[in-house]
Amino acid sequence: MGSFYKVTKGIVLVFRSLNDGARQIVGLHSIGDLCGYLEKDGAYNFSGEALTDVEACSFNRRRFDSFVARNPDLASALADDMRDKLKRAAENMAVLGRLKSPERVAYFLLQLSDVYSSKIGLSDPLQLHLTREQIADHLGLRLETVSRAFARLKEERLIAFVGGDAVTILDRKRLASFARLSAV
Amino acid sequence: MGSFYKVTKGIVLVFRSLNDGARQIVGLHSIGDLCGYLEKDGAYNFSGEALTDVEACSFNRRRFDSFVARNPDLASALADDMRDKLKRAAENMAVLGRLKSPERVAYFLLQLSDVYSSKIGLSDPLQLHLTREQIADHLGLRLETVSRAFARLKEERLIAFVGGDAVTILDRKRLASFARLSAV
DNA sequence: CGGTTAATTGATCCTGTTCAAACTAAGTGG
DNA sequence: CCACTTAGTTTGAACAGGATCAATTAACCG
Repeated sequence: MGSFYKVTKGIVLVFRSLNDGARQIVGLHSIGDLCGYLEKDGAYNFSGEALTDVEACSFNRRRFDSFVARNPDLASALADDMRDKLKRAAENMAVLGRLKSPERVAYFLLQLSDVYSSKIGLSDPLQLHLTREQIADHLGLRLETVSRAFARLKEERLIAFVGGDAVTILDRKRLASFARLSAV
Repeated sequence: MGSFYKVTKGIVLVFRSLNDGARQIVGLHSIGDLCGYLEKDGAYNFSGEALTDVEACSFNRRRFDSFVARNPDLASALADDMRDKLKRAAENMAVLGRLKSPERVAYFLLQLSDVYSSKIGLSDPLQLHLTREQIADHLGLRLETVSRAFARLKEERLIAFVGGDAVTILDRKRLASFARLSAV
């Protein structure tokens, strides 16, 4: 708890476990994202798992906080980042609470391509890096359902598979309207 | 967008609407909580609805931000608050993604009683203030399902109804383990 | 007391889960 | 180079939990 980390390379999957072992994936953290910064009460609230090779930079919390205190610009940048995270979190709530399985997967793909293109650059053949099970844990579904949802999106000509682990979004616009949430 | 608000009395329900009118309630804001502070890109991301009579205090965003910049203590208090909100948001994701209807309602009641006791003081007969539909929008369910879940919790002797709109938690501990999430 | 809104209860339907089997792709070792 | 594994994915069939539609009851208010 003395430190937190800033991802400098790769993708980290952040999740929360329930008592019985089921888990809910809470977010994908990539280059520039902080892991473990949002912790409180002396314990990490979430767990992380590297999806790809990951490099990260460790910060001493106390020293960082006091540095932030002396640098208002940094403080406001951090606040912006949190705003963004909170917005995403709320969006995800709507996804989990209101969307049907193919809509959730559509949303997930758009979100992932968004993360990739902003953090890593380019993403036409969109590399998933996640197994069906991890996607399922993210979307509050089972892996079989995710698989069927992919089949459905493919059948609708919204996406196409590229090799084993990658996907191309054929019609971004239609995919977005398929996932009934305006944003992304 | 020039201002945001701090609730000084009552309870505000914060939600996000989908394109088709369905809505996902994202949180309950009560005394001390800020509404509209976490906005970005020149537009409010969420809508609010007063559950009770509400009084709030309006702040000019720009002036407030510059005040925060000069008061590191305030900045860190705000950061703490956001941390907490983000934690709750992630928790809610797990609720929406993994819990069955009676578990969700159990969680909701614990969370509500938590908000009340910390913000308003006392909550034995826990006043709901929300209709079944609002609760349903919060938990990603339909009102009929919420009603049945309440019946179930009552039948299990975990809660009891008090008059029209209030509930007593009979066995807090058992209710918490019923909602399979450790926290609250 | 009638009239309105919210809550409950019931029956049916649909979506996603569960369990199980088959299939694929990528190793690994003979 | 080919059988044999192994992890992940797809597909199928039966089942369960919520959604949906509809009818009834309860609570509130003028």
